[in-house]
Amino acid sequence: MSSASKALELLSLFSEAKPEIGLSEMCRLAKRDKATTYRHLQVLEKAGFVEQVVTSKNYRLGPALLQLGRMREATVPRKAGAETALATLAEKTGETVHVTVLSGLTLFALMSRESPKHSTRAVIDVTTFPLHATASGFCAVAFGPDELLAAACDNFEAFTDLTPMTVEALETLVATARTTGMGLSIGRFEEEINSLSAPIFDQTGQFAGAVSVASVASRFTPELENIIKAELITASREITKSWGGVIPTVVENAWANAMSSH
Amino acid sequence: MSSASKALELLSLFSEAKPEIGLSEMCRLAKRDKATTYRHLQVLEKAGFVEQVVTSKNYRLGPALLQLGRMREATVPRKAGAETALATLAEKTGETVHVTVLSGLTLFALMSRESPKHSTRAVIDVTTFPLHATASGFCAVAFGPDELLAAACDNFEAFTDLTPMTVEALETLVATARTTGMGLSIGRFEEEINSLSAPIFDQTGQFAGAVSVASVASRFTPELENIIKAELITASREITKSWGGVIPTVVENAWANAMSSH
DNA sequence: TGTTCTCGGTTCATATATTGAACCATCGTT
DNA sequence: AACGATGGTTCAATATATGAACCGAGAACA
Repeated sequence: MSSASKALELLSLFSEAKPEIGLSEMCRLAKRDKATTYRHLQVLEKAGFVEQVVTSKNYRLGPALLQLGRMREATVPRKAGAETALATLAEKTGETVHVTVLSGLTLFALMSRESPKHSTRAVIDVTTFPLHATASGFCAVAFGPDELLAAACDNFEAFTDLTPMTVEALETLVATARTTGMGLSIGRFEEEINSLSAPIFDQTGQFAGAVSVASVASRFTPELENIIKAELITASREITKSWGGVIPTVVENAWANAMSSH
Repeated sequence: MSSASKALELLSLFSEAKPEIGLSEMCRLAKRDKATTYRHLQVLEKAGFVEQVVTSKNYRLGPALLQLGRMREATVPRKAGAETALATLAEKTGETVHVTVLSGLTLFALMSRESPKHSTRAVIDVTTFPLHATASGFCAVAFGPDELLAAACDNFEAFTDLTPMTVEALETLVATARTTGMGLSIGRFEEEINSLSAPIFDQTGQFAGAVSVASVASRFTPELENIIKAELITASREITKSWGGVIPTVVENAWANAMSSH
């Protein structure tokens, strides 16, 4: 392992719970020599990646990270971060896939991709996704800010016979999303279209959007469903990483339970 | 120089103007061997500090920076505390404004804001500010730890004809900063750009950074200078307060003298 | 008071990881 | 088909990283 990697690894020892670390403790955490760790910290400090608190001699993350983080945000649009993940998702599932982003109380379409595998396929031609009728929407209400439930109930438009029309019906679907870590819509927005959706999180730690697969009902076998679920998890992990977020442990656990039961 | 430093240096080659850099170009910019540069990029990529655009093979800043940047701000919430003050400063002066933070012996850019009032304006695209050539730097040497003078003298790079090139020249500018409570740079870092800068202090009572206004020389009338000075004092007070610090009485007195003489 | 922790930081001989010239494969131009 | 870019790889030479031992300072303790 290169020494540069070892130096950079030290940065991942910091967390919200442990924002300051002393030299000795860092040696223990990194399981490395004191002299080596010290030199690595010197390098990181010179680059502004860590700084030493004058009073306690402890180290904490440095100001250069703020600068670089802002630049990443300014130069790499979210769309770019979702592109490859979405491509492989479409490839692996053979279905139409899309990514939505939450802005305020609205779920917007960010991008979509149709798999050329089947001649009959779902077509995404909406720009905003109703919170009460789509898999993405269930995800948003399940993992997003609390206000979204009320926002979803503000407009119970009936898209199909299966569109939930009451708070209770919606809450059941949202509860399922919470326990499985995924939104599931069985013909609730369009007849004969089933969708599965996994949440995406960004650097604020909040729900930021969802990645979804839409399949025609006749193809939606348990086998395909399992493939989609597995690929959705991969895609969500990848996009979340690119957006600077972390999958909350509750979601990770929900996924683990949902996947192990098959 | 350690190899880790060399790897980290590559990150500072990215800018808003140049968000994507290919391998060969990066070698040229960093003046380093291709093999070495390649390996450094591999290390940075593995750590998520850069990522490679699949299509163009170019490299750009990676998602790990978002997480680390957020964590730094969560730990040391400087940016949030400076935001409103900086906005009103830009508004009131109509010029480009920025805040720098001192970390170790280096002055880092924390954030900047361009006023849309004028079409010609200063643009902040540096990540670290030279101590010997900028208004912020004069403030740092004047009000920061004593080691900064030596650090400033370590690298007398000449940015313009007016950049101070001797300890004596620098000390004169620093002395002025001490008596007025503000750093002043008249074309010392960029031709035709004048800057004024006021120090910021944090909860340890130490110099923590500076808030600055950069104006194009042709607009820099005595009237504007007075407006800038007054607004800088307000901004410095506000940010210092937000960072948990107090303006030292020597600085308060210097400000009082400087302002009353007009 | 002296003993004994632990802490941050430093030293130097040893050994290991870094380096870069030369190389390859691929692409778009001429 | 020859050229000049590009990104990526190899391997001997050597510059660089390493860690056991060490230092001085401060805190806890008896």
